[in-house]
Formats: sequence, C-alpha cells, structure tokens
Amino acid sequence: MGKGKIEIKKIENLNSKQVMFSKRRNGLLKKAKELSILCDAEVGVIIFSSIDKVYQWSSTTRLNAKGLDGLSFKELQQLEHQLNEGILSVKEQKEQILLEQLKRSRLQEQNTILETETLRNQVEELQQRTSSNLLEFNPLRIRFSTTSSKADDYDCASEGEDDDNDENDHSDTSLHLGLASDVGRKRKVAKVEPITNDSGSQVASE
Amino acid sequence: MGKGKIEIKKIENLNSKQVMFSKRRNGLLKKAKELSILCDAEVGVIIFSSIDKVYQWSSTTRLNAKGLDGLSFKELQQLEHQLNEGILSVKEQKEQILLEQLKRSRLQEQNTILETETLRNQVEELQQRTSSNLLEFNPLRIRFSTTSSKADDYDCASEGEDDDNDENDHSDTSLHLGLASDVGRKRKVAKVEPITNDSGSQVASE
DNA sequence: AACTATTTATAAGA
DNA sequence: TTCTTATAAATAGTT
Repeated sequence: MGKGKIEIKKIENLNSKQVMFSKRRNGLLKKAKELSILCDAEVGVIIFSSIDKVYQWSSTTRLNAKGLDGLSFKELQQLEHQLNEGILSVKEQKEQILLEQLKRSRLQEQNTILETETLRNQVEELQQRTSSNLLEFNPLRIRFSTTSSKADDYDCASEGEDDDNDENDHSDTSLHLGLASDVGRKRKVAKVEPITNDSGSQVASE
Repeated sequence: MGKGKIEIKKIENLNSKQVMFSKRRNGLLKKAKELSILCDAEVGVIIFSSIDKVYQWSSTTRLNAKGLDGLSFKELQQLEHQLNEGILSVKEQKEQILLEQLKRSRLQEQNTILETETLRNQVEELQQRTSSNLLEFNPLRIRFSTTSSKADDYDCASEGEDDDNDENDHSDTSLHLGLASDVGRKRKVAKVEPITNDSGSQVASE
C-alpha cells in the first residue's frame, strides 16, 4: 500500500529497513490496540528489532512490562537465565553441604563403632581375667581390629569443623593394651579403612 | 478502511464482533509476519479472544507454541505454575531425605560415642586393677554413664533402614559389668538422652 | 519527518 | 463462514 508494490522479503538497505521498521511497528501496534478495543480481546505484541531493542504493547497489565521495557532481548534472556541459574546454584550448594556433612558424619561414626568394638573385646577379656581371679596374664593375646594406615588419604580429613570429637584425627594406627606403660595413654583408637564414597553418593541419587 | 468509517470502540453485537475479530486477527498476524520478514525482527503476537481461546504467532520458535496452541491462558498459567511447583517439590523432597539421614546418622554417632566413652572408662579402671595385681575387686565402683529411658520416644526409632548396627536398637538401659553372669552377654550399651533436633536443622539453615 | 500516489485492509452486504 | 466491493487506512517512495 504505497506508491509501488513491494515483495515481502528482507530489506538489505539498512536505512530503508529502519524507516520501514518504524512505520510498520507503529502500524502493527495500532492494529493490535484497535483489535483489543473493538473485539474486547486481550492482545499482546512484542517486537525485537534487529538492533536488539524491545518494543511491546499489551492490552492488559498481565502482559505489560514490569520495568523491563527498553531492555534488550538478550539482556532479558540473560536475566531470566541468571535467575534460574541462581536458584539452581543455591539449591545445589545446600545439597552439597548436606552430602558433605553426611559423609563426614558416617565416617566418624564408622570410626567410633570400630573403636567401640575393640574396646568391648578388651573389656570382655579383662573381665574374664578378673572373674577368673587372674590366674595368668598375657597381653599378647588381646586382639585388635583393622590396622590399615590409608585413612589419611580421605579428603574429609582436612576439613576443620569444630566437631566435639576431633581428637580421633590424631589416633594411632594400632591399639596397645594390657601393658603398664599404656595405662596413662588415652584416646588410642583403631584406624579403619576409608568407607567407600558411595555411602554418600547413594543418598544423592535416590 | 471499509465501506464506512467506524469508531474504535467496543462492538456490542456479538456476531459483528466475532466477524470483526476473525478478520482483524488475520490482518494483525499478517502484518506481524510481514514486519518480521521485511525488517529482520523477531515479532510475537498473542491474542486471547473473549471466549478465552488463544491465538498466537511468532517469528521464532522461541515464542512459538510447543503444542500449547489452543490452550486457554488460565490453563497455560496453571501449567507453568505446576511445573514450577514440581521442581520445587522434587528439590525439597531430596533435601528432606538428606536431612533425615543426617539427623539419624548423628543420633547413631552420638550413641556410639557415649558407649565408647563408657567402655573406655571401664577399660582404664580394669587395667589399673590388672596392673596393680588386683589387690581388691569391687564391681560396684565401676560407673556407667547416662541411663535415661526416654530414647524410645524419638521418632527416628521406628524407621527400618538396613544399617549395619541395628543391634543397638535393643540395648538395655543400664550397663552391667564385672559380674560373671555378664561375661557372655554382648552388645549392651548405655542409652542416651535424645540429642536436640537442632543438630539436623542447623545444617539446613547454614 | 512530511507528502502523496498507490496498495492493502476491511466494513457492509450478499 | 466466504466472497464481493466500495472505501478507509496504511505505507513505499520521494522531498
């Protein structure tokens, strides 16, 4: 509808394109507004020019800008992306912390359980000696459990949390018992093989 | 642009309105398409008729329907809401599971630590007797730690996880030592007061 | 940005 | 609905 008919295809001349855009954009928005008024419809139009500026109009506040008018499409998209990423990051961080603590807690627990086991054996053995009036005493017969030394490789070891059983971190590899020189020593525990990492990951993949 | 000029205001006649809507909707979409082609712009148009049916067109797949054409706006909004809720639910569920396990693990750990403490004391005491050649033996002097019986109230107790220390669940309230009748009994541990629930919640709020 | 010759959209009617 | 047609509006090219 002009002095000459035009083919609907991309305008290469930048200036012509800009002029055309301005005219037809206004026309489109006007038509949209008319439609919404005449036919009592909700109409929304959003236009991203090639210069990446946003023009939008809508018959309702539902679709209208919330202070985002004038932001480029890429900016808006980035904003949305960042928000989503932000939520994800926070959630993932929380999850990571929980997993970390659970892993650590389980390792700790495993340690303590082994120590307990060892101590229990000792107690029983000592009790037997005691109740049998100690006819003989041979410390070498007291068994102790696993004596691996690989526990330090475990990455949990370096974390400095103020748990109330940090003492275990400096425990010996083996457990000595029944000798007079050992009576004064406290907190000697049996080391354990690091439990498999899966105990933590399993939880996450449930 | 018709046989007569019209005023832009709501059309009351339903039939006229429907006809007008159909015509102008097509016109608007055509104009939008032309604009996007001519000026290399991204254009999106969404139209909600008063019958609440959606018509939309967009120059990019970004705004195009994914099989959602024809859904009412309310339906679309509900769908979006449900999706968001779904994600949140899943995340929260995962978090809940982790917290649950951590709480349980800590409780378990606390139990074992207390038991260890008790056993350690016994061992030391017994060792002292042993190394002093057992001049006297009085089992009553052996102390044991907390003997509360409220532990069963803890809601963790009913959960049936296949942990490898379920034996502790049936432990006695008190610890008996030094008597011949006790030598054959295993796995008697001191019960502890349930630790405060905060140990778990603290983690979540970090 | 304004002008204007034309094309296009569409109001009313069939 | 769709088609027709008279006419209003939009706009391409020009200034």
